[in-house]
Amino acid sequence: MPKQKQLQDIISHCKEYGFVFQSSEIYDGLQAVYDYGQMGAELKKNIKDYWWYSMTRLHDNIVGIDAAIFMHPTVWKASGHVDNFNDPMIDNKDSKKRYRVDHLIEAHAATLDEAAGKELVAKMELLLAADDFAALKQLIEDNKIKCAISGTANWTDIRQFNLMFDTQMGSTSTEEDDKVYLRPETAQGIFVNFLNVQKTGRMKIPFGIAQVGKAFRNEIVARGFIFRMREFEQMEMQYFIKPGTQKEWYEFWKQARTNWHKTLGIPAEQYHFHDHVKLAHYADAACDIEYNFPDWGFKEVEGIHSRTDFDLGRHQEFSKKKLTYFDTEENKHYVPYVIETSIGLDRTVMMVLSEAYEEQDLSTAEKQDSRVVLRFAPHLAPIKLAVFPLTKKDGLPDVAKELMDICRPHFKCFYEEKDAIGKRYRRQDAIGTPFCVTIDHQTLEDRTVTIRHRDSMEQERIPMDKVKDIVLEKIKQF
RNA sequence: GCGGGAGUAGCUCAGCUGGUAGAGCGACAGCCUUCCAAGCUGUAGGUCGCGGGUUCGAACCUCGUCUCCCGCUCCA
Repeated sequence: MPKQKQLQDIISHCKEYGFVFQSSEIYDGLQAVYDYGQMGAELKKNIKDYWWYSMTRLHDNIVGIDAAIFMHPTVWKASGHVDNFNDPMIDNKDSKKRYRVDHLIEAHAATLDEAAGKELVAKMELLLAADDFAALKQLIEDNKIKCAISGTANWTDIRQFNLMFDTQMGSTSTEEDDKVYLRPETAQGIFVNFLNVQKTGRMKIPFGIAQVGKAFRNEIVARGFIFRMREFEQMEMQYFIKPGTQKEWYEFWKQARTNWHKTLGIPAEQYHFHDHVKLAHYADAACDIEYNFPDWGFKEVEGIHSRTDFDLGRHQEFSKKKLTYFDTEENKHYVPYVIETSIGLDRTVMMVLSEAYEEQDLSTAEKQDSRVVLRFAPHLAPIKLAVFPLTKKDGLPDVAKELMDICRPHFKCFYEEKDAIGKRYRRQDAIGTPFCVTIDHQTLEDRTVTIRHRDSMEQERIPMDKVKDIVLEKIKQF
């Protein structure tokens, strides 16, 4: 019987076997920043490649791009990130409730008579424009504005939370105008290149643009291992469609993404769909694909959004460049609608790790025994094949190395001759290697080897010449 | 951000009323050669998260700080 999974055990395992380390650990780490180790990097890359090929190879009408992390500052005005994430906030210390300062003051102004209310709002707007937070707090205190929940006026200082990291472009510059942001999402890199790709790729609607890349969010509270990091990687695909067809395409991608998730080797009951009732400003439909994480329950891994023409429309407005498509069937120009699929790569890594992790009790009447095994889908496993000579004598290592030479160019292999064979198997279980091949004395006679399967722990004897093709067949993605 | 818990070897942890660190597993080298871990011999690895204070003396008391986990909050 597998033991109940605990997040803490999985995190320890990730550290112990080189999947995930805390960033800058020797300096006490950096909050909510993590590094992938030798195993984690392979796992992550396998997931990334699998997504990329699922999008760009299996769909003739989806192409991939790789946009820069830095973008023109106006991009973030057009996207709404600057306006929506720069509001000064204030917390009530008693109720712990956080308010947007402008909302708090406006709500209070509404309770005053008209002239006084207008005067208060006017004062507030002057101070907001000047970013004078101390005076704003004074204004709140002078007006004896209270928290609706606690009824007290016990406020923290006003703070400005900015989701976006910024830096200066140009080494000597300190001008506000030269501020550039580290992108908080990858989607905008696709939208601003919409026309470039459509024209140069001669793309016809409907078509998609896929991208994998880093994004950065200066979260106020970032926690939860690699689930919510300040620097993270997204895999996004924006699908450009004819206005009016968004319902069908939304359903299509919902289904397509669900099917993709099933091929990760995760059972359907571990997933939930969560349809958004309250929609973001750009969306006319949205849902999350949620995975049942240990300890946490269902949490979002992927979002599918029907974004209408909001993004292209805004970029058209801000850039004053036409971002329309000429539809030869309809014989007219229009701004395409967009269906977005956006999946967190790090969250997917965590999901795959969580699902794969299993502590098994293998005890028999005679002896206690257990193992930790990562039951990765073979195409995602960091190492596909381990090759073991049963002993390091009698020329067995030479034959094993011969097999290594045959397999090495095709998939990631691992060779080991140290320790008892059982111990070597268990070490591979712990990093999720699906196949182990052992060269024994019979191999010297008839060129057969045993292949041992990770999940069943069963072995079969096969010709050594077939190992490569058997493993290739099992790790085939499509 | 608030509240709670925690940080000692790669991992899990012990360490009494303060007397300058231990175990198990793991790792490494060798023996054994055996198809499912814990057999034998040996080795390495810790200024006890970091910094200050109290003390003759701090892993232990105290203050600060960093990091992680849980709950709330937040979450395009």
